[in-house]
Amino acid sequence: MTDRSINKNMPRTEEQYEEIRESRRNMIMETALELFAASGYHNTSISMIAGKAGISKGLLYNYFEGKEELLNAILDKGIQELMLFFDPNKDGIITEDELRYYIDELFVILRERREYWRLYFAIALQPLVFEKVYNKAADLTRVYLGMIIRYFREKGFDDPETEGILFHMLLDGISLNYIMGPDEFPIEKVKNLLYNKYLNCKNK
Amino acid sequence: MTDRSINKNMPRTEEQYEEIRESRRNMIMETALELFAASGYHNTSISMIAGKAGISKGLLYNYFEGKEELLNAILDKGIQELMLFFDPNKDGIITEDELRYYIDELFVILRERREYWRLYFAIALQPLVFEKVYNKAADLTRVYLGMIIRYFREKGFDDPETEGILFHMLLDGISLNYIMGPDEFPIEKVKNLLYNKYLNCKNK
Amino acid sequence: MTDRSINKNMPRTEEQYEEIRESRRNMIMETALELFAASGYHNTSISMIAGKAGISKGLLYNYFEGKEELLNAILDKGIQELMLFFDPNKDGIITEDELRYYIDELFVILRERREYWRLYFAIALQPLVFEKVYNKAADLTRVYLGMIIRYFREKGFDDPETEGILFHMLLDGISLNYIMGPDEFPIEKVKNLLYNKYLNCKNK
Amino acid sequence: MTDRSINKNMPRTEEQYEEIRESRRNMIMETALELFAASGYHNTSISMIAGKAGISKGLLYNYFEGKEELLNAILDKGIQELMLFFDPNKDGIITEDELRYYIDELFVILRERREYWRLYFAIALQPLVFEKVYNKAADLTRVYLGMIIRYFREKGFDDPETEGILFHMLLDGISLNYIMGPDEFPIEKVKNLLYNKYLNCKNK
DNA sequence: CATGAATGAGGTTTCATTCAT
DNA sequence: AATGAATGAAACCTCATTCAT
Repeated sequence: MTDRSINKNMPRTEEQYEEIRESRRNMIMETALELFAASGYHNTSISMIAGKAGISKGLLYNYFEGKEELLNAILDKGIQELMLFFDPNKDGIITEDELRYYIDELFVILRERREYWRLYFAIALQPLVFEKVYNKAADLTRVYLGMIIRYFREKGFDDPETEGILFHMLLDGISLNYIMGPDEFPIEKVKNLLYNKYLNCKNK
Repeated sequence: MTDRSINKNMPRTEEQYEEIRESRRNMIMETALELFAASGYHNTSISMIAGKAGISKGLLYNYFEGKEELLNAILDKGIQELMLFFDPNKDGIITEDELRYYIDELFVILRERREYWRLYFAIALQPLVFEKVYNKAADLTRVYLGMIIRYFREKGFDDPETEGILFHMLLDGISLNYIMGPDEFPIEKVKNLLYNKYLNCKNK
Repeated sequence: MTDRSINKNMPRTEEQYEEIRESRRNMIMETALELFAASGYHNTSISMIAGKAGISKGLLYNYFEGKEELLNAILDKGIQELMLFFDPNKDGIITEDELRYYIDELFVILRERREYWRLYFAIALQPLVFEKVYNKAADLTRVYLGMIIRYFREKGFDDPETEGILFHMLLDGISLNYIMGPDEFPIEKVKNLLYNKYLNCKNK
Repeated sequence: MTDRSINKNMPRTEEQYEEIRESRRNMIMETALELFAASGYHNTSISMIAGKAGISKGLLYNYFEGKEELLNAILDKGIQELMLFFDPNKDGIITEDELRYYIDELFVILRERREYWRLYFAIALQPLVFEKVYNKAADLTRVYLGMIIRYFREKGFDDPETEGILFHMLLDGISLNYIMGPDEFPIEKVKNLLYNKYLNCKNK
């Protein structure tokens, strides 16, 4: 920046390189996610990704060790973004307001990252390969399920554990249908019914 | 079989040939399903399938036009089996008993054909390629959803349509978790909670 | 560039630059030799060399035109070092003492530059590519062989030419085994046997 | 052959397939050996091998798991051929006649399989990679060295162990020079000197 | 002088599919 | 009906080298 701005023949600074790398990396990941989601992981070739990203195949390998690592990076990033959203105050307790907020945000996330989540489901169902990422999500699920069960217990539900599991599965099913289903998904109606069933409720 | 023991060159009847073809076809499909479910569609080669089925690659192409047709046949068959099970008397109406039976049978099916359904979900989430099969399943879903909604309407639920959709999604979520999840899935508890929520209910 | 001469940027003298270049060049060559010897020429990438040498890939190309030239430089340097050692007084005659000295030094060289010689042998056996270097070594061999033969002739051996060739080949074989072989090579015993066979001898 | 000659639409018999595979495999190995020896292992691509062999790249992988396995197969075969030649009567003892025979045969082998042995030396000097084959050769060397030492001991040499090692190294050196060197190698002279030094000898 | 992002040609490998037998 | 050798297109990946900065 200082001396370097005077002499153009200096190499880039570390920060400049870091910046280039970071933005390129993100660009590649976004491009790959679009293609993975549009055509599936196995049907998307490195050539396609590089082509759509406007870079050479070789460069892609400068940023990711291989196709699988690229996918892992994409999935990790999605999980991390999701983690930021859960239980923001990190007290491990979910209140009624927080649950409403959570339900609202779930639909926001699903809408905004629909492609990501379609990919995630598709990958998660591929056997054998992506246990690492799957385990990460499983960790997240466990924590979140614990909080949900606690919520149901304090709300006085008869069998808070099963109820929590059922609630969790319901959200899975909603997510799945929202992601795969037609565009005329009745978001508002579903949301209201969730409110009625699990919020403001004087017990079950 | 018997005739053949007398004169080796006794030609098989048309039906015998047809029978042999049919059973061999099924055998190939079962073998392929196992491998697809164990390793994923793209990671399973025709060689592997033929090898495990004990036949040559060439012969496999005598039974299926290609890998994709083989997959389609597997998925079609699964859907057809499922169709046989839904609303057996074809009156389009579901009673409380039938719903209980349906819930019970759902778990039986999931358990017995777990691999098939994992494959089905994984494939269904692969974009672009398998719209045909997906549409078939969608037809099934529509019919079944109509019956569910009618059931909820007659049970006096406030918003039977949304309730039906939610119920459908819940079953999807349960199926998904049952298929993917650990073996200690609390089947009985979930079943009971479903009974309590949707059967014997004095309205919502 | 010139402005830099005013303050702390006092330019280095030509000689200083040359010195820096020379030492850096040597450093790169040593680094490359280690890696070539450890992993083979083809399995060692420019990236690896630059990385281990602590410089950028680009800079390496400032010192060497390419990978092959780098290798040639390494081999040339080794040959040159070797030339310095042979027949230091350049009288073309080898005495008994000089031969003893030569045998001793051979083992010293092999020990100290074992990696270089392993590389050299490996490269020399790669056909087609490195004839230039091979020819250089061949020159050296010819001169040295002439001196050996003369030595054997003066010692009164029956067939000094063949005996010289055999002696040369024996040293090749010893070198090869020393370089490739296990660490428990019986240096002293071999040396003594060489002494007995070719020194102090009352003819054959 | 029998019934099959009548009906042309029968698949080949197992023996026919085995025959095809065996000859193809050998043909590929010979082709690859020529190219490896002519251009070096790393400079020879699968494409080149397949092209020269007149087959598709894919077929080559039907016969060898990869380039390295192809090389291993070539080296193994060479070692095996060599093993057949050593100590044919397997009594573990080498007589004077056998040693003469051995020296003679060594040159025959070197002449006939010169390319193979050049490749073998080049490979053996490649670090890290081909230890398996190298170890096989080491086994062979150990056995053979033991027999040589025993021979020298019975001939009354002073230090039969070192003498044996030296003899072994001499043969290595001769082989190396014969393989790499010019075509005017003085085979007969070298052979005679070997005879004089190590055969018919009344002690050292 | 110095950097490392970027290229692109070329390498190895896979596998659905065909076909002579 | 049955075989498996053979194909070839396309995949993934590597890396020597260039070049804007």
